[in-house]
Amino acid sequence: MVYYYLYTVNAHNILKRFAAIFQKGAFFMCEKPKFYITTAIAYTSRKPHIGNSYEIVLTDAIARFKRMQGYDVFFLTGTDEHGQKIEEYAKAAGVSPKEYVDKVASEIKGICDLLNTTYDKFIRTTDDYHEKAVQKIFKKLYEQGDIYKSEYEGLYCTPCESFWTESQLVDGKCPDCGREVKKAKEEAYFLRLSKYQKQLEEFIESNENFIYPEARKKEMLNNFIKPGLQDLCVSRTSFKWGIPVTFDDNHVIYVWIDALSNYITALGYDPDGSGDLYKKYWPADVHIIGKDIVRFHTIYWPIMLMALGEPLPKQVYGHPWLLVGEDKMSKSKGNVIYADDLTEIFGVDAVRYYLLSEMPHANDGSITHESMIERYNSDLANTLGNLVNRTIAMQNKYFGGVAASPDCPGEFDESLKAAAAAAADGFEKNIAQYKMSDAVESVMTFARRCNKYIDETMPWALAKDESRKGRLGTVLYNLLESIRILSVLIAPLMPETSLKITGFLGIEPSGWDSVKTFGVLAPGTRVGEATPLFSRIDGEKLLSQLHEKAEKEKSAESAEIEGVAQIGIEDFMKVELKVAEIKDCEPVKRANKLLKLTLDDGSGKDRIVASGIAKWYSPDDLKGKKVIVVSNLKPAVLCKVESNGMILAADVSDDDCKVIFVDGSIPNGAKIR
RNA sequence: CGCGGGGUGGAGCAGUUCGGUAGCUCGUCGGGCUCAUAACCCGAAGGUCGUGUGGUUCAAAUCCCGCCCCCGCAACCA
Repeated sequence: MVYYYLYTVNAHNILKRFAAIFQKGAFFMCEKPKFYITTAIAYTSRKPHIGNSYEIVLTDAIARFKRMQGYDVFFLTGTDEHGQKIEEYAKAAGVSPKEYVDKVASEIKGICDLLNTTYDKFIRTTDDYHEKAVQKIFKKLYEQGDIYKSEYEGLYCTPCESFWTESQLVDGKCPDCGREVKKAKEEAYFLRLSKYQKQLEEFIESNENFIYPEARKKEMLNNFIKPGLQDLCVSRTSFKWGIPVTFDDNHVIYVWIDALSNYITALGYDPDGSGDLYKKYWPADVHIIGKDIVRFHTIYWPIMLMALGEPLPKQVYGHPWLLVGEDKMSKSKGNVIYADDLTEIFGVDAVRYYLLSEMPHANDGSITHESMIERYNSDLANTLGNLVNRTIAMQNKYFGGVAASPDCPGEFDESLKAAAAAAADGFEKNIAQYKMSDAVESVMTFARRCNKYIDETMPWALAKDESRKGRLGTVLYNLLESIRILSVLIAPLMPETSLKITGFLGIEPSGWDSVKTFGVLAPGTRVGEATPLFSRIDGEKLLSQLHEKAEKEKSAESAEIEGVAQIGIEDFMKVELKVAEIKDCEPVKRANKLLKLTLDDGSGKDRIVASGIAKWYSPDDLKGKKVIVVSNLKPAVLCKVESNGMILAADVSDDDCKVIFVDGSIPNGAKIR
């Protein structure tokens, strides 16, 4: 648009068009389009690692970008603080659940702030207004019949006061305490998903981009929706740390209705009349969430909203995970990386940059100190930082810091300008599809083009010839302008660095639209002194330091690892172990981990055992071998095979397992103790 | 026969919609330059694009078919 006006020569037309712009602009000023974006709320069980922090940085970059584009953005994040697990963690820590979540929530908030994220609101599910609104939502759904009271039939462990499903049982017993469970009924409240199934399916089918990326949509439709939705249990009586059901003292509201509602309660949603924020911002333009909770956000949440008669969010983006090397982060592997440790070494912007550039948009990404150092040095220190530094230095050296007027165009200029336009365009297009690493790459491509421009035009050579001063001024102007454009492009990614650059240039930060015109920087602008934006890091030195530190922590930790609780001989004697021969072995249909073993345990009757070792053993490896079987284990059904016992195997590593074979001379059925 | 995604130089990825000289970043090697943070720029080596020397076509990384392998979701690690 802007170009168009510039090229319109007819004065009358110009006036007319300016009038039109003015009106439009005025309209724009008071009715900026809104954009409501959210992250998932983080569970307050423990301090989040860098993989958990990816989401908020991604969301922040999008939010910042949208603001620059002129949207009226509302960016929500927060914490999910209820549930049995937290009740347990608190108990173990010897504090009240509230004290526990207060501590973790403030840690989480601290990390969001550390990473310089610009959320507009941080909701906690223990916030008073949230609890009240959730209670009202629950009541409303109950009163209109979408939530109904029924009986939850299941297996109950009395000491633990917990219900378990068949598949949750461990050895047919309570997975928590290992004691017997019995069939029992408990009353519970259910949300009628079935009633809205058809409506949901139609919504998903007709809203192309609702579930994004595409692969997630297919997973949801094929795995859950099309086979048929079962009504969802939405209350619990087995723990207390939750929002109470107002009209039934025994029940607390289970996670779904509590946590998902945060997206509307944060805006002041109230079934009896919502506040202005809600009216303004709902429905959400996008929920940014991890791929593990796509199901809750694309099935349960839309159905809740349908039942409430509220509009559905426009889009749910399930982002992939960030892994450490090949592995998931875990404390026992000693490979947990925290945001605060990284920012201490690299700085906040570099960490943001790394997260955003390294994460692919559909597959899991991988984070390592090596790749972090590599990207830091290559992209930030060498390409971007050095470009800014050398440009400002030359401007000071040749022109006392004052930008010349670009009135001496030459070769390479057009190519540079085209690259600037391409960068802005690429950035915008990629970010619209949440292809953040591609968006980042289009910026770096431009920075590289700028470095090349310096070599092409050779300012130091121009400086030696007084007659070419005009050309030198233009070349440097073009570079300063390019850097200005870069400062705008990186603003959503690296806000502090962006400000540093505009500071060097001695200008105010420019808006997004300014990247679309080359030549916004005013000639005569006086640049300041530049200091390196990112100092190069000695990779080897840093890695060896980190390695040393990790080793220390690991040994400190392993010293603390508690041993398994001691048991008396009587406990051990409860377990009956026998030698058995594998007579036959075959894979289990529709299960990729299970093998069905037919054992001769000396009893004269075949014993069928299902074992999750298909990954490491084929049937032929096992036939005829003798193993140790736990023979008094309660039967359990796995993938339609009734398993009577388990065979012993050793965990060799995280991803390997060896069955304990015994000497063939030991008779079948021999007891082991 | 559960559903879906993918296999492209040493690493990470683009290209596949709508067939037409295989591209980018990092790494390696060689050269250039000296404004700059031992940085920057140029060049080179390295890929029969998983496989069947399968089908269609003047032409296949791209379309069709078979097979192998990896990943995600689902169901299972007794």
